[in-house]
Amino acid sequence: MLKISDDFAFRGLVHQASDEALWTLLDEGATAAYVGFDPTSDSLHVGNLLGIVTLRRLQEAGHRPILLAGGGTGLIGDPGGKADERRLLSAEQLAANLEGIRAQLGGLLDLSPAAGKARGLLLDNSDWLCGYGFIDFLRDVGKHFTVNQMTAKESVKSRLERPDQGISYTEFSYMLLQAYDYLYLHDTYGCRLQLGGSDQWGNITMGLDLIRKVRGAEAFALTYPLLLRADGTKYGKSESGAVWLDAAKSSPYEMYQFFLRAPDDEVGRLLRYFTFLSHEEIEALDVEIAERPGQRKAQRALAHAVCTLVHGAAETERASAASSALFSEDVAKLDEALLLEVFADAPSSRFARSCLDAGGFALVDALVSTSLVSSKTAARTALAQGGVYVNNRRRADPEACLGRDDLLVDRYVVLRKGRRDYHLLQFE
RNA sequence: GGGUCGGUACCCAAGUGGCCAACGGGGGCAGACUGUAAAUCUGCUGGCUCAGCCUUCGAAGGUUCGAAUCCUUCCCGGCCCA
Repeated sequence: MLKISDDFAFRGLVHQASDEALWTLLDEGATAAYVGFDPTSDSLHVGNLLGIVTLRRLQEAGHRPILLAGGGTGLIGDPGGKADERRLLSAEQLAANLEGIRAQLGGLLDLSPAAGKARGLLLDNSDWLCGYGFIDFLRDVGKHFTVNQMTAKESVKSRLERPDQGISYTEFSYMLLQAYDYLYLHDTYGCRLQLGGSDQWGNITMGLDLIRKVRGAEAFALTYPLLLRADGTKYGKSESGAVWLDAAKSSPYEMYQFFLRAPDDEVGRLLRYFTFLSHEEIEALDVEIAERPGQRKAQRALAHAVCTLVHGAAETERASAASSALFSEDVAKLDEALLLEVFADAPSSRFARSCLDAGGFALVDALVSTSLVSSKTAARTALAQGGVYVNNRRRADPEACLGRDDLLVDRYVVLRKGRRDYHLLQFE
């Protein structure tokens, strides 16, 4: 049986680990491990996926995975994050978000009682943070940390050094709350490992310190490399925003496409992080990408694996079929059944047939109402630059209109902006 | 509380009475080249009833023929002092 330590090493999941003894615990013992996230929406997104998939690896080895929603800390804001002030989530909103997340988490981690000790949990730290008195908290937790060590943390230091901004006391306190979370989970669930992106290292080690000081017990920290995009923002955002795990927010097709477009020099890393393919399979794909990059077998395997994990095999097949039809076949030649099949997962919308009468449906308006572009000005720009295609044929006239002549099988129009954004218009 | 410096478009950052919808860089979008990749090159990047018009330079007022630029008050941040 593959040891966790070897598997994690192979997958490059280890950025920093607090102590070598962690590996003995993971390889031979059983513990609980947790990852925190912000419950700001009723769905998780690709950015949350790495932590969850990593938890699943642990669960498969018999450990208990805990996903911790920062319902309490989310009101505070991690100083390492961006500048915008976080808004307060209402209790109802938070509850609704957690419900949505719990539903989708079921497919990723085993949350059923049948899993026994390794049963996955979804918890919310507002349960224990919101009722905690300020004075009590200062005595119980604040007492154990010096401002000196707190200001030495990278997340705080960078804010302190910025000439144009400071850090509020509230945000400064964030790390104490996170440290307390860890202590609470340690006491309540015997949790001895906190996982996170490498930017969480400082926060996680605060928890270790607290547990050692207060309980005299040893707990561990493990960070994985932070996935970043070219612009330095966190991974998991497509041009149109986050790629959600909820099929209603991001279709399986979108997710499939997102991973299919992984750059060559990243795809190996992503396969290791996100899939459960064997080491041999992954190494074979490394060879493929090195020798026949144009085939993009690794990207296909990645998209297929992640999409299946999140949406299941059937949806993945549709997404994959839609992708190949859209990008390799002549859309105008597809019959109705295939056309609908292809667009089942791709964005589409309906319009009244009468839109096409009297001069037709201005392309500019069509682009805006399908959200392919954000404004008429942007639509005109796209048109003028040759970035708009009707049924895969370029239309460069800013005044162009859709008419009955453009209909495929008498009711559809495939509108495309740029290389890869498609939208199906249905007229009835 | 006092002094001082600052708040410009997605981000960074010029501009300090008209030539400013606002230099430059990043990011983003489109095009060419490709493999729905990367790199590179080119164009675009407030909105609209688009050769013109409208709304933007922390907020609200004011001065002026005319303000992002000057004045007043307020809000927010840095630094120094109490």
